[in-house]
Amino acid sequence: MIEKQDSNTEEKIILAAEKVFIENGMAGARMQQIADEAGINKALLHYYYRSKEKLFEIVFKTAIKMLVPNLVNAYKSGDGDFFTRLRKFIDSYITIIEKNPHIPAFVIHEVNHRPDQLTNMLAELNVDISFIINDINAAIDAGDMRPINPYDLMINVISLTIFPVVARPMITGIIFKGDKKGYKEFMKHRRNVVADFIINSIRLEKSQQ
Amino acid sequence: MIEKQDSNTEEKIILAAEKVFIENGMAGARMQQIADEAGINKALLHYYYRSKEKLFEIVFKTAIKMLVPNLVNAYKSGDGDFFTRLRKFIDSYITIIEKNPHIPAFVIHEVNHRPDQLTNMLAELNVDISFIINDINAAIDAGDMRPINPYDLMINVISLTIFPVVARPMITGIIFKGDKKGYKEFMKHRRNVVADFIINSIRLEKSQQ
DNA sequence: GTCTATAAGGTGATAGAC
DNA sequence: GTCTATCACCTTATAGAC
Repeated sequence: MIEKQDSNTEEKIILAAEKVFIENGMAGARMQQIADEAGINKALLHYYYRSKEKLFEIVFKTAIKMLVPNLVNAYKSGDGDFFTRLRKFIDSYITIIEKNPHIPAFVIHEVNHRPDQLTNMLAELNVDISFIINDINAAIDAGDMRPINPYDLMINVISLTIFPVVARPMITGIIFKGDKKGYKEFMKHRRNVVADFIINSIRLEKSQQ
Repeated sequence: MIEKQDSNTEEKIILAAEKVFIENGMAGARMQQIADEAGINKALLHYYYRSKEKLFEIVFKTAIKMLVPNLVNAYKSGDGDFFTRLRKFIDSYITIIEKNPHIPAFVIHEVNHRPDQLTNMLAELNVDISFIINDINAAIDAGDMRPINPYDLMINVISLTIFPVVARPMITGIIFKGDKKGYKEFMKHRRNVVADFIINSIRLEKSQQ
């Protein structure tokens, strides 16, 4: 159960499915392409996972788990004062997103397409963000941060972190006129820029660093 | 050329195509569905627009034009000092995005799927953002704003504006546990929250309002 | 478990009547 | 211009040999 055979067929299929689904979405993905990617026959996909729909569900859940629990864990793992932890979180989460840059767009697209089905799946994950909310409220109560709705702060942080990665081709096209290197250079500096931008907005001067 | 007959077939097709493509993406859209939506026959789609691909291109360009020039115009139309105009811009742009909430996700999905083809299309639009960049630099030079890379500020504003709309079902599912009303209430307050968040981050105290 | 062959239904596109 | 009928191809899924 714990050991992983690398040329295990089930595993190969899942890896191939992740690649193909995340690149093309459910509607654009082809079972043949997944089979080719896995180096096996199309019939084997159905032997192991019965239908395209079942395979998609597995990939979708994996994608969600890469986004959400990582977010919570990246936050919880930090130590130091609130702003130190926030800065650490932003850095960790940008790293995670940049390693899997297509996952947010994939999830957004699928979940917009069948919101009722997938929104329920998300709700059932029952992600516990109370730790983050309480932490924000504590920093406000301690007078370190100006009052702000914790949900707003959370969503601002996530927006500033994920959106520029999701919108990479648009930013490259519109702002950098197609220059991919320009975008890349730009993103290198974002980690600190995002953290500074947020902290400048919310920190109260009481205990200047 | 200027007059518009409302039950003009060409127009009906385009409106139907916009709805179907933006909802389902290129790969998920069906010509039959577009025909049904337009209340006409499938063959007529090909009579007027030859292929699915041609129809998609038209819809995609319309979508881009709804996002980008609106952004520039919303910015240019404001008056008053920099922060007044910024606040006005954020309000206008959120209004535009909320009226067409599926367009950003549609564009992001398609452009991620065939980045080379569509990134070039974006670059060819040759959107002129120099006005915005210069305006930001002027505010920094005047000492009203702390120094920040104008591109960073632009992308931060756009991220905070668009992302929460694009990620509506995710936010509803994960943060509001499926409660759609919770999301809606939340978004009502975002306009001022976003503007305050940004302005708190960048404004220098020199000329307190 | 893995393959080939094929079924069953869908999809974009066209031909041709009106 | 608009329709029905149909083609040619593609896609998921299964049957059955090995």
